[in-house]
Amino acid sequence: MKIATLNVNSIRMRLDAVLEWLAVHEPDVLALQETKCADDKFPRFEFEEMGWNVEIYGQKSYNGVALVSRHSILGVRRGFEDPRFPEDCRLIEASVGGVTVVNTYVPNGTVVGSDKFDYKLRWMERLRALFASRHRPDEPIVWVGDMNVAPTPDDVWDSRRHLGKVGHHPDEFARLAALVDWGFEDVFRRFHQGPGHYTFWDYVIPRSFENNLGWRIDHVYATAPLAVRATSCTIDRTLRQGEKPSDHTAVVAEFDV
DNA sequence: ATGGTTGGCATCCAA
Repeated sequence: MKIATLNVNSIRMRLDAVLEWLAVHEPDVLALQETKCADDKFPRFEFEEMGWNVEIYGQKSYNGVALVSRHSILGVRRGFEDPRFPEDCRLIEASVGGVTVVNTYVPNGTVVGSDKFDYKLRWMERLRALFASRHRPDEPIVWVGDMNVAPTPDDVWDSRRHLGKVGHHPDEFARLAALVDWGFEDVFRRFHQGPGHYTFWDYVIPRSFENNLGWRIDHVYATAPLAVRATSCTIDRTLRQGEKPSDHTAVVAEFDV
């Protein structure tokens, strides 16, 4: 089973690139983040006419996640389903081919110490509680998405410059570690070590992609029964090279299931 | 020390 994740930064801007990528790579599941449109504006028909099933959870302007598959997408759940908290569209879960896929767009956090940073930490804590309440770590679960955290010094182009800033802060490391400790393995790091393997290059930094000034913030995590069956995990930089690219590119993992 | 870009939508917010 091949599972991919991509922060598209607007599905309407990236529709042609995504459909072409799907045709070439034929993943069993593609998880999208930052679709940036309400559900009635999502180009659902364009996917369906190419033979892809789509499950979406979107809102106007911001956030938005989706799952794309050739297979039936079963048991879809959207968000935390917790009326105590206002919901934004950052989480969608479903079962595809016997594997539970959880797709998240973790809040960016904006600036350390801000309300949005606090929201990010709380959001990650709520996600940990969601896994504990809905699932067990001996189930085959793959958790993918834009986690907005570069968890080790090798995961950002200048760790000393960014340590303590948003995306590379000890409070974020702790929240991510709590999620991983529940029962996940970082599938990419099963296959690749060291610095320079990035999935996001900031538009704001001139020639960030050409100079590989990036971050590894898009991750594929799997529970043990799936992780031991992983056969590859790669970053496909081609999507970041084209005309009008997203600022992220795709991560693709394959499992012998 | 600081700025640089992009997308959606409304003339700014979020990233």
